[in-house]
Amino acid sequence: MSRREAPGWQQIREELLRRIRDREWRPGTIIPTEVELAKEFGVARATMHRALRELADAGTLERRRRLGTRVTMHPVRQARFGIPLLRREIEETGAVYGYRLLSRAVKVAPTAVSEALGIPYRAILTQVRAVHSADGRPYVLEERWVHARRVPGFAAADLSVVSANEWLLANIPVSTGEMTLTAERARADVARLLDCQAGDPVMTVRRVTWRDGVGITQVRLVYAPGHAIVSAIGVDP
Amino acid sequence: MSRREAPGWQQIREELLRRIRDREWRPGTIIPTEVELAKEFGVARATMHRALRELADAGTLERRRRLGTRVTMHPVRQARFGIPLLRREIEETGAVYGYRLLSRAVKVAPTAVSEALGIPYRAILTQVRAVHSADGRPYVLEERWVHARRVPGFAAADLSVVSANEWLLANIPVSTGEMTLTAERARADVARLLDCQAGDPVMTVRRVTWRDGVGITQVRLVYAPGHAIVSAIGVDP
DNA sequence: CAGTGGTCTAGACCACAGC
DNA sequence: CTGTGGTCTAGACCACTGG
Repeated sequence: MSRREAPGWQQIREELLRRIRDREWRPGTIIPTEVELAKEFGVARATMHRALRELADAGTLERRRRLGTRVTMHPVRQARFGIPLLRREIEETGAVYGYRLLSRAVKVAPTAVSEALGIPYRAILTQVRAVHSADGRPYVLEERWVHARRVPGFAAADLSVVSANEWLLANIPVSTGEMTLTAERARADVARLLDCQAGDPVMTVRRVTWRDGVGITQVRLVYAPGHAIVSAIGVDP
Repeated sequence: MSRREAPGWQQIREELLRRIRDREWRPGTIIPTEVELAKEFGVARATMHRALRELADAGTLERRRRLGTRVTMHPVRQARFGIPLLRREIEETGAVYGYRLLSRAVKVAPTAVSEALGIPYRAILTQVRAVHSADGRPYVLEERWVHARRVPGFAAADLSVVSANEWLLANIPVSTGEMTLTAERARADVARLLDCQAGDPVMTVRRVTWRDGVGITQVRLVYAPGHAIVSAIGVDP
């Protein structure tokens, strides 16, 4: 074996996981304290703390002062997936990325959009529509609303070359948001842009992005039929 | 203000995030070393390390020995969502949960299933089909394949009362897996069970679960039309 | 080789929650 | 009050990697 040795706290975490998997420590039971486990494994308390904290962060253990550490009764498994640039998402499949700006306009935002972004009714926002393609075939339709006043530089951005998706990700380093996934029927205009039949089932993603507690942008991504979103489930990331 | 003080490493993380958001530290640039930052903030190196590691885990920073720490150029935002029991997922909407076992049989697994689980071609698995409902209306169709030999006790489990979903989650404490989301057209038999029209767009989730590197179960969940999957995007959780 | 982050230690004090 | 986990310190050594 030429495998390098994992750090101590990781080895300890694996051993603790094994005890849980093998039901030596059953869900709901209290396990020994940090000090006791540190002594058992012959490590400093900080090292044992690291292993236990990782498992607690993953939802496998629940820790409370005075009470101790218990194995979670009904662990909620976490699914995680990355949200790369659409360009990278496409290029990673080995295809050639293409991009076409359909329209850019300043309009009164629909109620649903202004509510999602937490801005006044009938606010004036920038709407951008574009199609991203893979090897020339339509991949996803991007329909975006941007609160341009809250995004310095956006008004001057040339979106015919760099997509709004890419520009925003590069210019808003840190943000939070919410994503909603639905299966919808392609409307006729969407079907035409995606080169599919009206009524085809299409994966639709709606993302709202916030920065410092205020809404910045909402985007609706309609993927061409057959698109799959893959995500890992697990304890480790 | 009666707000309790956050731990030091969290305050430091927020300040580092602020510098990134405000573009004092631009994407791609190298930031000061742990030792320098620890001195600047007047804390031990371990405390600064904790703050930096959290940001690196979130993908905001990239750290490499010798090279130092840089602000990630194109951060891949992470979306996370919990996978609760279907029963809890339904009850959290305020609806009354219902469950009906449709069939349970031992069969030769289709090729797609045995491949996904990494088991021999034409292996014998247990197939379970069930409908979960909310306030009496069909909510999701569960079509599951279980490698019963690898799940002690499953053969004796009574799935007419507790769903396979619930039984497995309670009896397999730790597992990993993969999830694939697609938008599909409801087949006629599915539409009948979900009380919708054939051809309706339905969110379809395929989950493969592994334990100790061997496949345990695959499930296909077909949600009734209109179902939305909501997920948080962010840097922290 | 040297400089950086990754890990570990031994010890300390604090925060919380049950008694 | 006591016992638990949460945080922090000062210091040490190791692992990786560019020069």
